[in-house]
Amino acid sequence: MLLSIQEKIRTRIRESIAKNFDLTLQNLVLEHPPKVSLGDFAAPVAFELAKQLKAATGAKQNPRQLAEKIREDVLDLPEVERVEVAGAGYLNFFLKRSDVFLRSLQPQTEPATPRIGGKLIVEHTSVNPNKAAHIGHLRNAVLGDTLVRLLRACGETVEVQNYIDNTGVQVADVVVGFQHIEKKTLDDIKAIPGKFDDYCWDLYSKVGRFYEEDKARLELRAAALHSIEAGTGETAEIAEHVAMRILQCHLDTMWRLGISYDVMPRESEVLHLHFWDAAFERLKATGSIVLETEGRNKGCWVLPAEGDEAAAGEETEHDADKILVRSNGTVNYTGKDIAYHLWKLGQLGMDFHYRPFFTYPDGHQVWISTTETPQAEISHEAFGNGAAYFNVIDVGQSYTQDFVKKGILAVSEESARVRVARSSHVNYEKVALTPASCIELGFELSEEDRKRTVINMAGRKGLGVKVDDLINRLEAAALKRVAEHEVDRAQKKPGTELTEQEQVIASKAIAVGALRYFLLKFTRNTVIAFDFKEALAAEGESGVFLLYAIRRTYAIFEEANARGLQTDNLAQELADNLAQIPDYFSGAEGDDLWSLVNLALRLEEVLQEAAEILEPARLAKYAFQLAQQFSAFYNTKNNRILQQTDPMRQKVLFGIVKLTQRSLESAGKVLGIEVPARM
RNA sequence: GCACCCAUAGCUCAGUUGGAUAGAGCGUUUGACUACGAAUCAAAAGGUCGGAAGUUCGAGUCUUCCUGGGUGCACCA
Repeated sequence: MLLSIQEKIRTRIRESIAKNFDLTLQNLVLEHPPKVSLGDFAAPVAFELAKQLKAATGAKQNPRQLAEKIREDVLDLPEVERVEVAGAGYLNFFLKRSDVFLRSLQPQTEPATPRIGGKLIVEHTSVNPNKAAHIGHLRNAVLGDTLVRLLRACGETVEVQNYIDNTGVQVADVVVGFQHIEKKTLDDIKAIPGKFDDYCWDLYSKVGRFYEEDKARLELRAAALHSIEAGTGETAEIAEHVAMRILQCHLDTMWRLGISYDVMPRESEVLHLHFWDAAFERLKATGSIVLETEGRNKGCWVLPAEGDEAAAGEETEHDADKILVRSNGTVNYTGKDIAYHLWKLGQLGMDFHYRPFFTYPDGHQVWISTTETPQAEISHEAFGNGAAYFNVIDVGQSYTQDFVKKGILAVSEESARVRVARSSHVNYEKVALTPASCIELGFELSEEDRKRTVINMAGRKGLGVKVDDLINRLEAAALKRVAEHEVDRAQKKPGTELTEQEQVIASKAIAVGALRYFLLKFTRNTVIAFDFKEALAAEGESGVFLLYAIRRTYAIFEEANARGLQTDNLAQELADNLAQIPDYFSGAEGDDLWSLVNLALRLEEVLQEAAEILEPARLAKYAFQLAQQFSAFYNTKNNRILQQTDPMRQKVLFGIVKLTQRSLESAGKVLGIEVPARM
């Protein structure tokens, strides 16, 4: 609702400037003043206008006078109470608080209108299916999943893809471990009980040492890789079993955090369904790639780097061109990724076959690619052919991703270029470990490492924090706290305490909230130095605080209900007494109340902004700020709702809590944070 | 060598297309529980925004240079 008011104000200002000064301003900034006592919106437009006028006429202008002039044209907006010129020339808008408050209390029905439109494809997680997922993988998944929720909250249609590299080196290494270290057959492997991803986590680090002891053993990897790519023989069968079983482990782990997928294209199908061959022909036909006839890349097909002509012929340590096809004729990762992305944007003219892979507890089904044509028609939605893609991949891949985008752009039809243009690589920094965390994990650190502030995780060494382990620890900590609380509850309000099973469910929600918020509060380009103490913290800027605030809004209505107070018809009751409401929003106390309402109503704006810059942290910070402001409200003596003596003021306060609750809950939902039954 | 990212309070981080007095959390100090549950709140101390120059009415934010960290640049994926 604030958004539409802002739009009206902008339009009025533009009209005024056009009328009075015959100018159009590109960017019309409308910001929130530091305090509500300075207004709800501030336009620093007069400063910019003065600059433009000076440039046009040469005459120096006083911003305050210009602001006064514009002010006269924006006074009569229905939602605006008054407009003031402040400071050196700010135009400050004050809303009609009680009107806006009442209108906001009405149930919101209109869905958000998508800004991009069409089907957007978000790819995230894409973990190598060869060992348990660690906290770094989780940052990817949580960022991606939150982005999906964010775009959907903004009215977009989103398809979630999880790309499975089931034919790569990482899977091959684990297969080598099974076959050559443990001497296991496929049946032996199938019989391994317990958590298979944990088993492979340990095995994978053994393989790393196995190669180090004797470099000649690397040939075992090459041989395994070859069989896996060909897709025949026991080695390939083991690889298939390992990859799909680990994939299921990953899906289970991610589901614990509310993360799910729609479709999982596999690298094996990109190869066997000849996606690359089609892409290759297109790249050659458009002259986008060249076959090197001499130099270090002799015999390779390369995608030339930009502005490379000057350096052509010079042999440097690093060649800027990107190889897509090796001199032995095989395609590498970048090439396969170009083919995959052409499919994503509906530019390949081919499709995978699909089979259902897994049905989530909520009934949602995730599909996986397959080479075989299904015997019977299995109906599923059409996958791929998106209007844009967003790839959540760590920043280390920026260089390759640039080439992928360049490749697709080169062969896309003119009409499809806009799809490529608005697509992007959503990059983020890694999760590293603090030296203290490494020690806690039982790893010996060298002198050098001890001095570093962060230490990179290393799957090959088995150095990392496994997601399931971390969730388990968080759940245990939360359960302990909840159980203590319920003992207290049983004494104070007998008969209302949670059962043991309910306590477990509540703890799970708390753990998920804590973990997701921890990963989302950092902006994407910040390296997270993972620290157990910080991640397990249930105080301060944490998901627990956020949940606690929402829980408090619930408690207020529950208690009101228990005392027989009606709160279901607030909007109508307040509307009937409209004349009295302005009193409650005036004065210093009224400013405080209004600033909470004002902040709660900004959710819509924050959602849009976060989606625009693809930055979930923006929303996380907002949610925390709102929770914090609500807590301050809650702890103010005069605001103790159930003790109010003035029934109208009580209704106003209930309304404020309702609005805050609505925004906090919505923000929480987008962040993937569910409210537990009790804390 | 080339490219990209980062540098803000003791620590970990925000800082809205350049805007009003640079904000949080943790830590430190001092207070507040006799039921809208303190996983909380109130308050204090703590900053030449890495350095220098520039653009601007206005710079933590933009430009250039410098210093100090991190990452990428494989016929790996």
